[in-house]
Amino acid sequence: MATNKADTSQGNVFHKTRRDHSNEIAEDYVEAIAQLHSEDGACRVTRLARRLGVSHVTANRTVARLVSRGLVTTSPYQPIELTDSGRRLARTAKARHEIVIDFLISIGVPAEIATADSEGIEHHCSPETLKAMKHFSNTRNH
Amino acid sequence: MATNKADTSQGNVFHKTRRDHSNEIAEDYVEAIAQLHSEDGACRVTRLARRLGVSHVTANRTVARLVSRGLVTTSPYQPIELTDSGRRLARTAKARHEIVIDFLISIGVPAEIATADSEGIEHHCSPETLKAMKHFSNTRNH
DNA sequence: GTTGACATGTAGCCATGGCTACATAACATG
DNA sequence: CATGTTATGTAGCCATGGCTACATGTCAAC
Repeated sequence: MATNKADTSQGNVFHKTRRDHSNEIAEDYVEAIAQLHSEDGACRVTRLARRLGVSHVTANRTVARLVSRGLVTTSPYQPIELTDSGRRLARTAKARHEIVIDFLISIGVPAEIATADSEGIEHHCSPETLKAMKHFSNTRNH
Repeated sequence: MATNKADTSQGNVFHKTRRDHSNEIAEDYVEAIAQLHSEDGACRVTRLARRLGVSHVTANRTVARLVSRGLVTTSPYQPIELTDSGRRLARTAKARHEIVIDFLISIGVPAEIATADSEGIEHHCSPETLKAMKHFSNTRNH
């Protein structure tokens, strides 16, 4: 198993990028679910699909995977509910998301673009990077 | 077709994240290929696979896709060559990559972590964000 | 209580990115 | 030049994230 030791020499860039792609998706989903919950009081699949820009089928199937990961619960024709664990994940994803947006804005990226870019960036920030970002926005924004 | 208009209202985050995942991979590959070329004078599949932390099979198949995108050329048992277009892509990817690393370092992220995070982040930075980063590192680093 | 609109679910397709296992080519080196 | 190691290639599997098309459930409003 795992003959996949990555090249550890100098140029060893890449491969963290590819790992955990599905976690990113999971985070996007729970974050969106939490959002819709607070906006609408409940999260319906169709609404979620629209929010995420995917078909309801995709949303449905992905949600099923979230169920098997213990992040949400569903029952047929009922709204999607977050589990405690899902709620926790949503909270941290949201927090991270906000740190990134605020940070980008504070270095001069237009708000709309900051919002867009943050989506992609947020999943790839280590705690250290987030810390640096937070610190920077704080000292800058006052 | 394309009933996939994403929710355009306030909360419309996500979905750019998911788009173009394969372009990220393509960029990682051409960047690595260019790297190996300048390190070793040629890029062999096995070396590439090790560098990217994937099996040689995966590397091989992905390279085949790059061929069909006109980014590289191959012939059996021969080193992988970049096309002009591939070289161009590698150059811009590398430039972007460096901007991000320098930037992260300049906001106080430890170099090693900056290198790791930059891999993931670089693919999600709009030109505006890159500009802001470049500007920031420049004014800061002197 | 039908009916029609909208929400949800199911079947089944595709491409991508990953893998193992096996087969073959290339190349040193004895 | 035989032989073994390493590099490549091929076959075929899996999971994920996308889709369309179709089927069914829900529910309001007539």
